[in-house]
Amino acid sequence: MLDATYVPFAPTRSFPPVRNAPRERREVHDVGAALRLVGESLDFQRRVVRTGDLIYRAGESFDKLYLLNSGICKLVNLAADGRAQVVSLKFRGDWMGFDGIARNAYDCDAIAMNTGEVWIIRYASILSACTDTPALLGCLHAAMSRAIVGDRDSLMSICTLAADARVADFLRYWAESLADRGMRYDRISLLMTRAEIGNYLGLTLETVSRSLSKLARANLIAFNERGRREICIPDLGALESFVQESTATACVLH
Amino acid sequence: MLDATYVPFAPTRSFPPVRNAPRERREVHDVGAALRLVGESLDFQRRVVRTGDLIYRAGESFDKLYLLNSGICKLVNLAADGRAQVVSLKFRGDWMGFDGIARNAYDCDAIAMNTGEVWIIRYASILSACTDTPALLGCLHAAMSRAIVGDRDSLMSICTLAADARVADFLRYWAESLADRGMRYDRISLLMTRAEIGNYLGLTLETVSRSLSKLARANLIAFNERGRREICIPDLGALESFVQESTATACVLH
DNA sequence: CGGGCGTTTGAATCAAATCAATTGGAGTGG
DNA sequence: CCACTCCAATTGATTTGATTCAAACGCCCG
Repeated sequence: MLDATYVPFAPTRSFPPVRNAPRERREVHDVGAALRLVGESLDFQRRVVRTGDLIYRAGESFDKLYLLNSGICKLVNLAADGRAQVVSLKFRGDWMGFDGIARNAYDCDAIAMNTGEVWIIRYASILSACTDTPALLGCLHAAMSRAIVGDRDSLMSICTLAADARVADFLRYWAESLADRGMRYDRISLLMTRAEIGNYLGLTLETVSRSLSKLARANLIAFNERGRREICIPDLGALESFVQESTATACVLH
Repeated sequence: MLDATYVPFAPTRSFPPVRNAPRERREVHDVGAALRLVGESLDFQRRVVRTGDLIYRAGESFDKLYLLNSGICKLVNLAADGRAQVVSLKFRGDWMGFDGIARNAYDCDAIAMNTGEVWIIRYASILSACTDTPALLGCLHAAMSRAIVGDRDSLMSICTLAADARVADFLRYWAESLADRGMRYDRISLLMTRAEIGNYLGLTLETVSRSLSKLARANLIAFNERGRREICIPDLGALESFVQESTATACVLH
């Protein structure tokens, strides 16, 4: 892990030492409004998906975008040698398929982790609708921008956090994603095996399991009766500050 | 490091075992054509930047995008506690500032690593020009899409590769970025300290140094006379296959 | 010429991976 | 209903790869 006092990045020219104050990271983005806008101004097809359903596949030729109306999906990148990695998680209001635009073919698999509904929208029809409804273009660009920022944030977590904090940050992210959409987040169902979580976080399944146990021992989370896939987060703020602190000092759980 | 035989991701429903064949990962994107299109259809301001110059800063209010006409830039993400991380590298033809669209404020710093020229384009004027020139919108979306795919690829490298391979993959990426733009790539100048490279790759500076030494010992790279910031890549293919192999078997350098 | 920084290299330490054994549910079939 | 299998998850022991600590070198620049 990179130590907190270790700030290797040294710009050739120096800037004022106190940069921007802790930025407000929470989304101020109204998911419902965006879905309403799309619903009113676009033609699309609805598809109900269930756990494990493939929404699109890497390599398939691109011509549609997918807007998740409910449920949770994962994007899985496949390397040439067959290794798979979960690279992104998508919640209600998130778009999928942007990765296909550049090369005219999707770059990863999109898989439902849940029962849910995706809206299937032809890219061409979005573009033409945007000329009439400029707000739609704004909505689309904002979604792409959020995808970029989100990917960078996970990169940053993975590069700078120790295992325990990484797992904690993953739970925080999941809970906040639910909270942003007005869903209850104190009691969440992970929908992923330890192996998948580890894969997403760059850890082994054993390390994920150990970290979860440690977090539970520290009362930052609690396991539900029946099934250790469901966890309770009694105090999201405490989880957040654990992540924050572990960037500053070594982890002192147990 | 995750072992290659370790494929933890297990979809609930199974798909055909042999997925897409090794996808063609090289860009098929004509940087020159895109720059020409923008140059002809948009008003913009040119700015010559030098090493260390700040192009935009996290938190600044968003209203411009930046198109890099020459030189190399880095995007640096700043956490609340002051830790900085290089999250992305930008080459000729790449856009910067997409991260600002969602929240109306940039999310990271953009800093020149080189003498170069950026084109400064008001976002509003891009949008209005897109109605007249649809190709421009396609170009913009393709650029955002490439940013998303690129970020995911680096996430994947960092999560699945051991230190030596990560450094090798970084050099491969740099060289290919130059090659895609028609620049010579057998002899590249890194423009970053070991500390910065490590920061970007989630490694310490010592580990980066050791990995570079190992790669040199294996003749996959060579240091130039005068200065260890300049390296030669005698055979880019060999470097690529080293990265490939190291995903499959343990690294057996020296 | 001397100071400061970036780099290299070695030795010791540590965190996470690996190896291994066990538990606990979910589902199946006798 | 219980025995059985199968797979996810937990936990412990050990190994290993990367970090940390430390020292020395080389280069640029004043």
